Amino acid sequence: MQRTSFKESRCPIARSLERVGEWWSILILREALLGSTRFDEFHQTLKIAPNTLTRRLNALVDAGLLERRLYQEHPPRHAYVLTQAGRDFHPVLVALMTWGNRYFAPEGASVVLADAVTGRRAQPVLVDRRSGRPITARTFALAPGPAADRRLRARLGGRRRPRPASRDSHD
Amino acid sequence: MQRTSFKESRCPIARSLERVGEWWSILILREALLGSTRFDEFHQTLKIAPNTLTRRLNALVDAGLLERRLYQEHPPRHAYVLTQAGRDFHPVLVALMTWGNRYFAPEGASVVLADAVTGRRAQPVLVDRRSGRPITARTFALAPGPAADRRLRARLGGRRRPRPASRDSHD
DNA sequence: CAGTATCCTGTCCGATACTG
DNA sequence: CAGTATCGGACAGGATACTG
Repeated sequence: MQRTSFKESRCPIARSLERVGEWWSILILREALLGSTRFDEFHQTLKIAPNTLTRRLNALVDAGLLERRLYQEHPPRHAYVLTQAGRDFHPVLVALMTWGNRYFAPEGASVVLADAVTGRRAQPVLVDRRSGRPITARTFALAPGPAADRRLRARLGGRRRPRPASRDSHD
Repeated sequence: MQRTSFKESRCPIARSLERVGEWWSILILREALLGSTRFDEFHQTLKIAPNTLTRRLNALVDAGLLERRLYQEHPPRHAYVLTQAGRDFHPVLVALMTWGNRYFAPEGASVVLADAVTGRRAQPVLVDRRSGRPITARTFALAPGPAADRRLRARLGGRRRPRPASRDSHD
């Protein structure tokens, strides 16, 4: 996208994409969540070109997902540590991973999520915190929020329902 | 990315990105989940250039997320309907939306998720289906799966732990 | 209405070389 | 080790015009 028509979009999904819409951004976030903080760690594990890494790192800092922290003065050197917003990107990554494992890993999963204590493999599912009910396209629908404008309200209000799925999505 | 170095990546996240790594792909999927099936519906609601729409639609069909269904013979016209894989992209979209609403919507959320029956606003959280415990970067760690190769196994096995977060991510 | 055909621009990214 | 500088290629996406 020419990154103009979508800037300042009101859609929260588009807004997220404004920050992490590039491949490297997401992969860098993945590494950061795995514990990487140094330029060189990202460079090595991702095999990313250094100039590209600089650019993506700067973008992530600007977007407020990474924080540059000086750990040495001469010459100035920084570590890149996740902010709260960056850490909270975790569920998105897990959802993406789960989906990828399910549909695009014919030989089986190469990375999974395991209980840090028991080591048992997790099965991530999205549920409503309050009711505990699984969130599917059928049981929970998109609706206008407090900040929705008239146009959006109209679209989401009088909209066609998602066609009945034979079986709906979960986890 | 030049879309070459990542092709055939073994990382499930990278693999997902190979299919939906472009903005429009994700936004089209969002529309499809909202019920759109026709070229013109996507065209209008997304305000996307027609040639671009064609390209993205084809890519999504090739990736197995959308299915072209002929609904008229002369001239040939198709509807684009979600496959199971496409429908299962829903949790990713919800995670992305939740994250965007939380951090990038200063004026409040414009789109939220609501219980289809009661209309009550949902709070999506990722939990382990079996134990019901919330999935955070601390409680559940990435681990090598059955199809992991030696390199990956080494990385995930003897890896540094995520630095202790003051408060961890959830929902 | 549902696209296809052309042309063009922006920019993401890679390769490589260089520096304190 | 942690970057910066420069150059070039690929392609996503925009604008617009055209067709059955």
